[in-house]
Amino acid sequence: MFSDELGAGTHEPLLAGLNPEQRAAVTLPEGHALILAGAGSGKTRVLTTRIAWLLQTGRATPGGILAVTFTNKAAREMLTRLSGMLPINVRGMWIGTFHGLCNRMLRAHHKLAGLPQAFQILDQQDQLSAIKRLCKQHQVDDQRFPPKQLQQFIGSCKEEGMRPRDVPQHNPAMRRQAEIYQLYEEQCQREGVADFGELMLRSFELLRDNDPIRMHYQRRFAHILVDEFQDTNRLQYRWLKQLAGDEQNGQLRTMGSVMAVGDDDQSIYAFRGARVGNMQDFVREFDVRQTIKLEENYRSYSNILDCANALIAHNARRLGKNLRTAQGPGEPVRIFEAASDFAEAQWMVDEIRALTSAGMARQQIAVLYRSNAQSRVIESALFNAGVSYRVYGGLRFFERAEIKHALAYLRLLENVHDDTSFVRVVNFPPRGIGARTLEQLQDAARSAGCSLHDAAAQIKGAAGAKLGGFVALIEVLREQTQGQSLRAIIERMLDASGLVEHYRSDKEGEDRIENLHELVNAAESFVVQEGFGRDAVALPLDEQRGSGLTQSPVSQGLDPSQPAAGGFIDQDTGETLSPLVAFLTHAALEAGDNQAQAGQDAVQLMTVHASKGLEFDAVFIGGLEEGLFPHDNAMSDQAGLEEERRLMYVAITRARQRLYLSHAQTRMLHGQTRYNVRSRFLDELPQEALKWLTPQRAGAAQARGGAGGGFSAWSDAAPSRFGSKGEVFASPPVPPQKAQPAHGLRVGLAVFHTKFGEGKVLAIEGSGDDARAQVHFPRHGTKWLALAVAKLTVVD
DNA sequence: GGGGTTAACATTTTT
DNA sequence: TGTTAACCCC
Repeated sequence: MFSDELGAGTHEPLLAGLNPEQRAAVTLPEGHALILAGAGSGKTRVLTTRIAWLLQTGRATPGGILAVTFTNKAAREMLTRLSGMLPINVRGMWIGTFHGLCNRMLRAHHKLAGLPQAFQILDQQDQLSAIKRLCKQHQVDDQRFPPKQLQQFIGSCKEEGMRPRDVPQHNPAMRRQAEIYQLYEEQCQREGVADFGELMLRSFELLRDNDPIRMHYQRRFAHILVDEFQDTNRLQYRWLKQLAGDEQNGQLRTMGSVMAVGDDDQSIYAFRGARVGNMQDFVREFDVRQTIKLEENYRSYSNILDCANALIAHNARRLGKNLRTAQGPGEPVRIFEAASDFAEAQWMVDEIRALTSAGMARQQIAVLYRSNAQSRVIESALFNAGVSYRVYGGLRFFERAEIKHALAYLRLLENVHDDTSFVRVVNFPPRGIGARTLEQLQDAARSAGCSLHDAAAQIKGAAGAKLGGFVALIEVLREQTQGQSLRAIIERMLDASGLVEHYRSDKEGEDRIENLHELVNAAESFVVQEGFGRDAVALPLDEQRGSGLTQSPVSQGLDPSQPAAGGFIDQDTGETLSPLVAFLTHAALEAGDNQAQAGQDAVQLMTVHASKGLEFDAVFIGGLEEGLFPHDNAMSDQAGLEEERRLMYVAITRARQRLYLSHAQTRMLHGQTRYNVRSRFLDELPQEALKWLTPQRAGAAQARGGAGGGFSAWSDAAPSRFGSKGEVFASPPVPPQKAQPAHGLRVGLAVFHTKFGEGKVLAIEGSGDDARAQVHFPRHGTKWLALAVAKLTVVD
């Protein structure tokens, strides 16, 4: 099909427009390579062009490539661009998310992996409720072991590749947690479900423990490409190693080439297991000879890049990289100090209005913040000003309660032993099956060692009758929907379950009913798009031909020219997933769009984390205050602080033309007024690139050190509303100094206490008689002191 | 079983 | 301060 393209020079258009580094990365010879791709350096372009180039020049076949990303969005983007570059069918190619590809592998080898082919996937919510159910059943003390914590524990065990028996059992608490982990695993196994971590771990173990399978994939994937490598966790890295080759005498012997693309300066997911160290390990263990830095930035003016470069230079242990641009300096980066969070938001609104009236599109303007709580003030300021906006994050389509209920019914149709789903809908809509009945049922199920569904018959009396009714409902529905289309199944289910009926009587049920109908649409379009080569798609027959259905995976893998086998086909029996199971898998693996579509022409509000990978003409970053950004919880150690700085780096590099930074002297937090010092990050930026919109006072560094001085001008007054912008702040050459709080303390000051000795002020809350200060005393630890009572003197 | 009340908690989040 | 989940009573 694309053999025509192989003629000399025909790949030129592919490489046209690439800079030398990009071109070098795209055309690297065989061997492992690390591509350090700075923000805005055309990373995705390089990645996809590399794949296209490998295919076009005959260096690889579609089936011989594995490309892995973190998000469905990134995977989709790659597929779209790739099919735009080459006339190939990307369907069936192994391009997807880590979890999507693991899922595919597990479906294909489910017997060896010890799973039913139609296993269901638990998302976070499902996992938590499964754990809660388990804790109840085994009388786990939920004070000592809160379900959330157990979920976290199990998750991180799996990320580290640990099964219950591998958990170090130093103390009784650890032993107990390992026990619960073990019980949880047994429960999942019994119910035929797998959580996200399990997909990854099970797939890893499948490769590790089955030589033929591992070798099959090692031979098959001559080229492995990894996106956002800096965000891989330990298990994902080990999984990649299994696919790449075997270790012999501590030496990794690989068959194909691994290209890792990432940016250590943009690693912001340590809190969920991301390990920047994987980059260094990769270079060492894979003996990487080729490292290419993409430092040319096509996004931002140089003032913005100068800020980014200067800031990130404060981090130690970097691989080292400096962004550059051919563009001019552009506008200076503006910094604004507001009296309050309220005033900060108002300033943003005023600036946003100025930008839009100068012709900038609203959707090209983003307001970024460190924590979600910050959005509230900004939202109300925008709302009052009549500026349309859109907040990212929040509930996704498949996470909505009504959708989850509907999915639970569908899951039960597929597998009546799915107790998570059973519990979810056995009494929803209400059928008079209460907590007592459920408890009885769970006891019966446990002593009989069977599922809730099977135990239902054992319950006597009225409760038993009601349970019987539910079981019968599912049974009847199952028979009725046998062989039906996905659409028909869902419509039938919505009707028979009473879900729609239930919401009809609910005053807020209208939206929910609409969503339930939307579920039918989602299923429809899933069926239509089925076969896009992702997730659990049952491939049509013509795609199955030549995929080695009748061959063992080993022999099949010997021929690299074969097209990718649809991974949802049982490698032994050739059985494919039913559309229903495929759809349920799709729903779990891809929770759907993140935001309701509120008008296109809207300012974008999101956390810095959510902004990664995006770009905007104008970017506002608010709340640049010590304690908020960098966040208190992250400042205890160097690593935490450095991650905060990377986060700031990500935020800065989102901006194309204009960047606005702001902080507030006063901020409402948890219903109390906090006085915050401006973020150290602001003092790490190059002055030449900045324009302070408000007079600059002693920086955070001085304040923290307790040195020098001047008065800090706090506003204890109620936040004031500013009529037109700049009225209050732009003109006066002297800062508008308000009365200083009577206690005269500031965050960072050294103080002396008659009993605790010398200490340092960490935070101040409240005012007047209620004022309290958090002070750290080297000998007595950190204490909150009521300033009206405690006698503190400022130490020079 | 539902509705109201109260207590606890409040970084970041994809799959 | 605002939300959420647990809890208690009818």
